[in-house]
Amino acid sequence: MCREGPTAPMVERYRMPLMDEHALRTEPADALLDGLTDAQRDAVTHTEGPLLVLAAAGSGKTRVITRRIAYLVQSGIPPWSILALTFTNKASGEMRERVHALLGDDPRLTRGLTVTTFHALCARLLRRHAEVADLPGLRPDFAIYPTADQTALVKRVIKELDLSTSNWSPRSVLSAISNAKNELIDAERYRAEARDYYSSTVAKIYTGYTTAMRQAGAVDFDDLLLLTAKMLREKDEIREECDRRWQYMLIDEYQDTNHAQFLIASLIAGTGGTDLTAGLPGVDGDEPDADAAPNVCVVGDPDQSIYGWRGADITNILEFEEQYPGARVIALGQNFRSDAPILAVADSLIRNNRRRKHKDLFTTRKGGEPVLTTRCKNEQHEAQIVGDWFRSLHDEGGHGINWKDMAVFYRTNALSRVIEDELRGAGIPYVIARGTAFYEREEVRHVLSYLRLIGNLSDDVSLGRIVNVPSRGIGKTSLSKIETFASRSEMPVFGAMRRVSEVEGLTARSQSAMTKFVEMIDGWTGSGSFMGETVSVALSELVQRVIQDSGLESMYKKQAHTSGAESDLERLGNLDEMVTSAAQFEDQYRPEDDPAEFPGADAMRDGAPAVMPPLLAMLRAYLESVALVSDADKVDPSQGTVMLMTLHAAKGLEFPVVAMIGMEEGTLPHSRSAESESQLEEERRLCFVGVTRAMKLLKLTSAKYRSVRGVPERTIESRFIEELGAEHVQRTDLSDDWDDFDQTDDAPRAARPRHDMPTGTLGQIDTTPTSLNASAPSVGFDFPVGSLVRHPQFGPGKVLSVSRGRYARARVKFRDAGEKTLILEYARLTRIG
DNA sequence: GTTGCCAAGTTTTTT
DNA sequence: ACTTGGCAAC
Repeated sequence: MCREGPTAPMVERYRMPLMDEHALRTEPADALLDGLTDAQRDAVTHTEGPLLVLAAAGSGKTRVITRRIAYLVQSGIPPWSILALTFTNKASGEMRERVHALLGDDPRLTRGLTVTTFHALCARLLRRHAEVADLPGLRPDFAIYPTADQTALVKRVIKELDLSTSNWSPRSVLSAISNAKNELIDAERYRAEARDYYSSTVAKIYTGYTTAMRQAGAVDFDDLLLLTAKMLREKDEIREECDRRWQYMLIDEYQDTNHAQFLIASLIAGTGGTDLTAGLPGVDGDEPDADAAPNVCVVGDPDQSIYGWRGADITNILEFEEQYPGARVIALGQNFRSDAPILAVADSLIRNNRRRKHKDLFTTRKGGEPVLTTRCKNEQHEAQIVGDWFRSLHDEGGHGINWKDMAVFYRTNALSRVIEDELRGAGIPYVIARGTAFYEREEVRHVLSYLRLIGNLSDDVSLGRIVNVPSRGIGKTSLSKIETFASRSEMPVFGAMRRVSEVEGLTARSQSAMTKFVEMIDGWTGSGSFMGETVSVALSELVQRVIQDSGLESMYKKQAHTSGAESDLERLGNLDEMVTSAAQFEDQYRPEDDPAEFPGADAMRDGAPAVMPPLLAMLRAYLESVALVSDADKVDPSQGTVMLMTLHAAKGLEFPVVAMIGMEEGTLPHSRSAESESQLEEERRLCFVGVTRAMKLLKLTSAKYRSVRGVPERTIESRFIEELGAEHVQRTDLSDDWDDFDQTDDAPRAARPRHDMPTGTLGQIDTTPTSLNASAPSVGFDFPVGSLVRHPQFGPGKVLSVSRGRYARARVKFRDAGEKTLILEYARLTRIG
C-alpha cells in the first residue's frame, strides 16, 4: 500500500522477490476454491486493488475471508504483510484459527500474519511508539480503563470543577466525550468549537478528564483509536512503517467502523482518501491513481449495521466506491444458512427500511418450517413457552435437538433473568454470553485493580480502589493526606507512600499501615524486578498470591461464613476463576505474535519492551486482553447448553433453533430509539440480525404484560412482527387464555422433574458456578482422575483432574456439555460405573 | 476508621 | 428490582 510510484505495479515490486526469498508455492491450491460459488471465488481471488464485498447474512462470509487470506499467502504474499482487522477478539481468534488450519503447520506460511481487533492493534502500536509519538502524557505502560473506572474518574473531575453530578451526569458527559473522540475531536478542539454553555462545560470536563487519565497513566477505549489516528497522521515515519509492512489489508464488519477506525485503516492502507488527509503533514493530496490504489478489502453488510450508537458510520461502507474509484464490488447474496421461510421473513422485514440499498437474499434450499410467533400473557408465561418449546424439541424421541443448537436472543440484558429462572427450573442447561460481566464483578475488579497497580505503580485510580480493601486502616482522611502530598511533590500516590515519614499529620498508625501496604506490593513485584529476566514465575501464581496475601480471599470467606449468602460463595468461586483465567492466558500467550513487532525493525528500537521482565510483560498483556474482552468473545457454541445473549452479541453466530423474546414496542424497537427514523431502522436491522441467525426453527414471542421495575405494564406487540409478512408466519395468541395458563402453571410443571441446580451462568462460560445447597455433600468424596461421574445438570462425564483443599475443584469432561471446572463441595457429583 | 442503614437514581445495545 | 452514595452510630 505504498505509493512510491505510479509506474511499477505492486505485484512485481513486492510479490516476486519475496516469492523467491521464501520459496513458497506460486500456485494456490485449488482446494481453496473448492465448493465456492462464482461470486465467492471472485472475492477470494481478487488480490490486487480495492475490493468491497457486500456479504449478506449467511452468505459464507467467514469462509471467503479465511480462504482469501490463505489464497494470498499461497500466492506468495509474505504473511507478515497481511493485516486482517475485526471488531471482537472472538472473530479474530476464529479467523486466525481457520486460516492456520487452511495453511497447515508450516510456520513460514503464517509467521507475522496479523489478525487482530482494531482496539488491540491500536493498543500495541501505541505502546510500541509511545515514546516518539508526541502524545502528551502517554506512557508505553498505560493501562486501559474499563467503563467503571472511566465513570469514577469523570465523576471526580466533575466534582473538582464544583459542578453537580446530578446536573452533569457522568454517564451522559462520558458519552458526549466518547462521541467526540469517535469523530476524532480532542479536548482542545472540543473547547475551541464549544459555543453554548453545555458544550463549553463539557469541554472543561473533557480537558480535566484527559489530564487525569494521563496522570493515572491510563487511556480509555476511545483513546486507543483517537491517539492512534493522531499518531499515524502526525508521525510520518510511524505511518510509513505500517504502510510499508502491511501491503494487504482486510477489514471485517466494515459497516461497523466509526470515523476513527476508518481513518486509521485509510492511513495504514496508504491512501487516506483525499479529503481526509489533504493538508495534513506528510500526506500528499494527490488523487489516488489506479496503480497506487491499495490492496484493501472490506467486507460487510449495511443491513447488519447495529452499532450506530457507538459512532459506527454506515457511510463508510456505502461510500467505499467513492473513496476508492475503480474498486471492485462483489455481492454475496446466496444464503447457505437458513431455510426458505426464515429468509423470506427476514427479507420482508428489512424491506421496510427506506435508507437502504436493496439486495436480494436467496436460497436454493426447499421446504422448511414456518416462523412461529406467540403472544404470551406476561414475561413468566413467555419464558415458560420458550422453555417448553426447547424441552419438547430436545426430548423428541430419537432425533431430539441438542441443547447447544438452541439460543435465546433479547434486546436488553435485563430480559435474560426470567428466562434464566425458567430454564434453571426446567433443568435445561444454559449459559449466558456475558463476557464483560465477569470482569465487572466487584471481587474481580478488586483483583484486577491490584494487578494493575502492580503492573503500573503510578496508577492512582487502581490504588485508590484497593488501598483499603479489605480494610487495613488506610481510611479516607489519611488517603487524602497522602494524595495531597503526592500531588504537591508531583509523584504517584504509591511513591508518596514510600516516603510516608515525610508526610505531615499522619498518625503513627496509618503510617505503619501504609508501610505494610508498600511492603506487600514490593513483595509481589520482587521490588520491581519481577523475578528478573529469566525466571518465569507463572502469572497465575502471582494472581494467586495477590488474592491470598491481599486478604481478599479471607475477607470473602469471612463474609460467606457469616452471611451464608450465595453471592459470597460465588465470589470465592470467581476469585478461583481469576487464577484459572490467568493460567489459560499463560498457555496461549505468545509474545512474538504481537502485531507491533515488525520484522527486522527490532534492532532499531530501544524502547521498554526489550528490557521488560517477562512476567511484567505477561502481566500487562494479560491486563490488556482482559480490558478488551467483549460479550461476543464469550460465546462458545461447542458447549452442550442453550445460549442466552443480546441481539448485539448474536451477530456473526448461527443456531438451528432460535427464540427471540420481548418482541414488543418499547423493547424492540427500544423506546430510546423512538426519536428518529434512522434509529428505528437500526432497531429493525437488529431484529433482522436476530432472525437471520436462525437456520431451521424460529420463534418470536411477546408478552402482553411486562413488569418494568416491578410494575406490570401493558404492552403493544412489536411492529416488526407485522412486518414479517403473513405468508410464512404461524401466529399463536395465548395472551387471553387464562384457564390454560393456570393449568400449565400448576399441573404439568409440578409433574415435570424439577432440578434445582443452577446452570452455568455468571458470565463465565467455562465455569460452572457453585450452587448452594444446605444438603450439599461435604468434601471428601473421592473422585479419582479417570472416574466416571454424573452431574445433575450436565449428565455423565469423566474426571480429568482434581485439586485438593478447601475449595477443591475437579476438571470434568462431560459427554454432552463439554469440559467444566467444578467446585466439588457444591457440584453434587455422583460416581457412576 | 469502620460498619450499617436508608434514600435516590437507574437500564439499550459494547470496544 | 437493584445498585450506589451519603450519613449516623459504633
